[in-house]
Amino acid sequence: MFVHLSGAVAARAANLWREIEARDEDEYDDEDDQQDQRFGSHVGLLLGSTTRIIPPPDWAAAGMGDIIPAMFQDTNAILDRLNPAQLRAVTTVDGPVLVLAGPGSGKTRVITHRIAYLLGEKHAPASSVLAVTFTNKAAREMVDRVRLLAPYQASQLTIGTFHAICARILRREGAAIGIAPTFTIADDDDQAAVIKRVLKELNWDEKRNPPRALLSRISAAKSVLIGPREFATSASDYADEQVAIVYGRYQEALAAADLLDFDDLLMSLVNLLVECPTVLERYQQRYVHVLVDEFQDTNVAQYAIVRRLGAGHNNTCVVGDEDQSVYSWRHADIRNILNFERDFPGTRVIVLEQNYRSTSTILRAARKVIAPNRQRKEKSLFTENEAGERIVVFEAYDENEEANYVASQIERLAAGQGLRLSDVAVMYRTNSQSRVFEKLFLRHRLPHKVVGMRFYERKEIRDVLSYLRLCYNHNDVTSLDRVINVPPRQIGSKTLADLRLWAARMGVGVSDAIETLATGQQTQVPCPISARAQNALAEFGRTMSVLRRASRELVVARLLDQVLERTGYAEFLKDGTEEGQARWDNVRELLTVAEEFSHYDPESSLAAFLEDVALAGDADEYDASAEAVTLITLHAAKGLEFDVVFIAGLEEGICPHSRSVEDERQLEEERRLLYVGITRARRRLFLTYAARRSQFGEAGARQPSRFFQDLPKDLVQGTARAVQGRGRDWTRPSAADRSSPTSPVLGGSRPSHPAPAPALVEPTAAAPTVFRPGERVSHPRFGQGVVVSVERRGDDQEVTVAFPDLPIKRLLSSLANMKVLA
DNA sequence: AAAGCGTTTATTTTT
DNA sequence: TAAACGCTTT
Repeated sequence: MFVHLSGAVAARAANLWREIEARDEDEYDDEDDQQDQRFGSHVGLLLGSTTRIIPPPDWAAAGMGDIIPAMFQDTNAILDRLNPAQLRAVTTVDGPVLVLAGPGSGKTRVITHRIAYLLGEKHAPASSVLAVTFTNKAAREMVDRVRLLAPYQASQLTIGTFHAICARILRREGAAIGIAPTFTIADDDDQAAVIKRVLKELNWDEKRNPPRALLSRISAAKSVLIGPREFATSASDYADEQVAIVYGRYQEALAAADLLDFDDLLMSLVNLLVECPTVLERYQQRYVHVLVDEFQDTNVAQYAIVRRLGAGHNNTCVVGDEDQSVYSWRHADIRNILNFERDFPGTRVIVLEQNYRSTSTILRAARKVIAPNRQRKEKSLFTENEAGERIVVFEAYDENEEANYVASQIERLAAGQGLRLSDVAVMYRTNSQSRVFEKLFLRHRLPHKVVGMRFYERKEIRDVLSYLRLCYNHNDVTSLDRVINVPPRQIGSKTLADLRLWAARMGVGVSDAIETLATGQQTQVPCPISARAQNALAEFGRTMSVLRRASRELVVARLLDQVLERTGYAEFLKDGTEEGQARWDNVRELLTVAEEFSHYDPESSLAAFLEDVALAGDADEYDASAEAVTLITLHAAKGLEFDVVFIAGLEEGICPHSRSVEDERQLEEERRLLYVGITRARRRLFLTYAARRSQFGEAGARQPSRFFQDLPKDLVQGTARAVQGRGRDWTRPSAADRSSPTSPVLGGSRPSHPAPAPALVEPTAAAPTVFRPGERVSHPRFGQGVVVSVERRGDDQEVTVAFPDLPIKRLLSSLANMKVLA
């Protein structure tokens, strides 16, 4: 997520910083600070970037209250413009509360206003509030918005992701249960590397014991707080016994390397709270008010944390929507929502049912799509918004035509000028679908950005970070393995094997063994490594020891310089190829991240940097300000909203995904995924699918998604057969589908190539607001204007409007959201 | 030790 | 298609 600091957030932070620096620091007297002393050391914002941009105690000293206009501190502003349900959710602060928040119902608003209410009206010390989110982005947004409402105290809040909060507490208190304070966090790749090492040691075949499958079993166990020992005792069949063996070894390997994986962060915190009552008590006392966002996505371990921390004062408020639970494959457990009322006696349940986001057409469609799910609480979502346009369903000949159609539609809508590209998103089930959109958007010269190419998963970034991790935690053998021969240093697998053997014989870590070689110490155990390889290792060891020393003296950015220089990595990357250049550019970007990190808080440690980077997600990447179409998976789109949404690839096997069609529960999740996608749209929704699609290089016929059956026809426009057939079972191919692509249902012969997409021909009666020349209108962005002329565009209107001091605008009635003024 | 070549496999991925 | 992996050759 750190990258994202380089965007708008960074700019804003930099401004605040400058303003703060410009002020005197003599008004220091704050009571929050005293509060904090009382509660022991400061946790602060666990937000990574924001935390360190503004060191907590300085906020008050800096007189931030003067910077923010006084009106925001008014309690009225906090409770103003909330509907009755929202108001109850904000002001019910004694006792447990379960908020069921439908899409677009003002959930974030409720949470931020609740916090502001606690601080401003109930005079709760900020340090007594704990707010947990799932993404850094959500946490950051929360801080930003609370800051507007309660500028003084915002910095004293504990707001962060589950994992960030756990990591922070464990780093400080973990020693009590044997966790080194210098632990580093193992990501997916590290996990795989450790498992593979374990398999190798056991002499097990990777083919018969796929590391991914093993990891998934282990992760599932950790998610429900089953440790390796317990797993072994309860293993009931042979497969489980196998897993148990690997699980045990895996944990040992992690522990030896002072590594915690993501699941460990959660499970270890629970262990800590269970085994150390004094620690538990301290945190329970501190956190009087606990809030949890996206509660439907919590797993058992996270729920245990919430239960325990919240047990002190019993003011736990959770917000969620089981219809938007799309991470069960990551062990999120919807039952947490159901169990909440049971586990927190006296829970008040508040349902937010009014949708402020979408047209009633879109909301109706969404309700119909989600309705067949059995695992849900019945809700009655409603909206006072207008009906808006019908939903467009489009059948493309293949994935190229699909992307071409989407591009053309976006161009058409953008030409109407009411629509900015940043208000458009194209969503799909799998990341691989993005490729064809990128290709065609490039051809159309349509600006776009793909959310999800994970910056921190790139080889070069991981390599460089591994060097940093190795500086901080020299037991981190995963990182050592990664970089010991990158760039090539003549250290191959044989040398490494000998090195491990030798280290084991001496009873020391691999890094220590290298150190021994580097300093030329004599050893009791003879070294089985060739002189040449010994030299190579010694050289590497000396480099690392220099860097390790540097890591204690330099800020992260300067340390990075040293790493790139002294390891030869910079030179290694700059090999003259285009790819090398691209990789180097990525490293430069990481350097920029580090620069910002060091600049905003020179005191911040390498540990903090590594933690931020390890816990950084990449939905964070999403930058709403760029003038470009967003390409994004349905999963990553959760929590976002756009004026216009295209959901592509709605075919059997893709959505629902082929791996999900066997299982009823998984099918329900696919349905929720589509529901999430639909409810992202504010004004217009396009659903597309392809009759043929190439996947894995193989072309094949496709059937429209079964979910089309649940889409009421009167909400849809378009000729696509998915919405023409009556009660047809799409899961079974019809005679027509099996025939050639020129079958009549497809509307006669279709060119196989970039066909001009059939426009939205159906003139329908459902017209949006009708404008007439001479009328005075108001536009949300341009203000008041006068209609010059009007032209029909299918069932839409292109309205030419003159606004004072602005060039004449041509706007599409359906998009511009203009109102006629009396 | 490193480069080259055929084989295999293919969701989603808040952290 | 493409990337990741393991085996073979240089």
